[in-house]
Amino acid sequence: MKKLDILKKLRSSGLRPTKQRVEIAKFLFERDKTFHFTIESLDKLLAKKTSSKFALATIYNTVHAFKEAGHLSEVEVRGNKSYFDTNVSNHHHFYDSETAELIDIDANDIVIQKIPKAPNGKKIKNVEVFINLKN
Amino acid sequence: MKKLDILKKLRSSGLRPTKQRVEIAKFLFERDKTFHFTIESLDKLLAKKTSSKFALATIYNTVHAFKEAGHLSEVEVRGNKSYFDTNVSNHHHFYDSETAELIDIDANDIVIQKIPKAPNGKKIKNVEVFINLKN
DNA sequence: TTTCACTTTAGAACAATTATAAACTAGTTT
DNA sequence: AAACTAGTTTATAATTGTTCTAAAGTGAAA
Repeated sequence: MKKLDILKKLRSSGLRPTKQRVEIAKFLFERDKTFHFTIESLDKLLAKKTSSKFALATIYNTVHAFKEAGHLSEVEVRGNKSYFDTNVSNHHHFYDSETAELIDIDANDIVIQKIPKAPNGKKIKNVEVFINLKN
Repeated sequence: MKKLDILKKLRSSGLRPTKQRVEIAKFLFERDKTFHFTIESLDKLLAKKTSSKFALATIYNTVHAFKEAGHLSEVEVRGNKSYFDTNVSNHHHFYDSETAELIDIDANDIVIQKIPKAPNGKKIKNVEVFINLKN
């Protein structure tokens, strides 16, 4: 993803392309593969890779803004920290609790044959499959 | 589940059956249906139902001890709080984010036809299906 | 270039959880 | 049954992840 696309992405989401947002967006979205992170890990990685230093609150603000805009998704992971994912399409995850690492599973690689219907007046919003790994 | 069984359950897990543990265990396990809770909700419910007042730390200690012993399971729910479940068999969940409520899905009510194999040297520990509900 | 709503920032505040250390107690030993 | 001891409970402090606040800064429109 090129810088121009990033500016477009931000503007089309109603997000003013500030220096911080552009740098964080470049870091997150200029990748071939899906990227999984927590705020803490992102903070550390940004501190290493970029010259500028962002306030922690800015990282929280930005990640939430990107999530609201649909550019990031949040993943269910047991524990206290929130995990985010640059893959916003419908998909699933392996989770390796040894390394606290998430691995994407393409939606097509899991086929569910039978599923219960939603309770009283509710609808199914989405189905997440979470596969815990062990050694 | 009778009181004697509860004493047995505790002792066989290497947990001394203290007054607090017995009361909390009775509250959690003397039920027909599965019970889902957070530490906060359990604390409130115990405060109402039982005459005695437990220290919050005791509730944390006890719930963790029961979880370690395999009498409770912890459920993946996005957000800051931990959810626990008295159903420790292999099963799945609906989650209603409107009410922050979990509903059990029997393992037999979900059939997965196709599943990817675990990555490099890892094995699958378990598969959790999480169905988010909307109105 | 001025203006102004939106952003960033440092630090305070908050919420969930874990750690601490003193008081207490179940169960064993005497 | 009294004493002992290791495990437990308790109130409180500490820690961790996250959100709030209010002052200073900045894109972009006029």
